[in-house]
Amino acid sequence: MENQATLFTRAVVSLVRRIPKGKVATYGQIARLAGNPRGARGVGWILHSKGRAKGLPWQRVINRLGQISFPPDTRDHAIQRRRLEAEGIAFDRTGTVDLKKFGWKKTAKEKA
DNA sequence: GTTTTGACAGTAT
DNA sequence: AATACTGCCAAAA
Repeated sequence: MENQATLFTRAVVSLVRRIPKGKVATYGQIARLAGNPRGARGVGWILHSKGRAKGLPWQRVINRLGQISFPPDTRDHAIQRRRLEAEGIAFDRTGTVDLKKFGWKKTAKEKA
């Protein structure tokens, strides 16, 4: 059987890929659905490392604060913000997204 | 093979 | 209520 760790990565990728347009999910949300409530970090690096290479919508995944983690000076940050805005995500003056409105809600109840 | 880093979250003080 | 420390997973050096 495959290593669970690999499954975790795959689970994260699958979940991120299932995030509907106009919605954003937090690392904790994904991590929990992936089966690792404490693996929020794991979600982050996967999206940046593998996710980017896989062409995943890592842009829809942000931290629990509703903000993009890396500094606004980074190019990826600008790209992500631009993409989210293009999908209908509203950013606050400080670059914060209202998770209460755009927070992905696992609509189909797809239990992990 | 071991050590350090990394796009966070949760709990404790 | 706010701040700090710890915990977790996986990958790269």
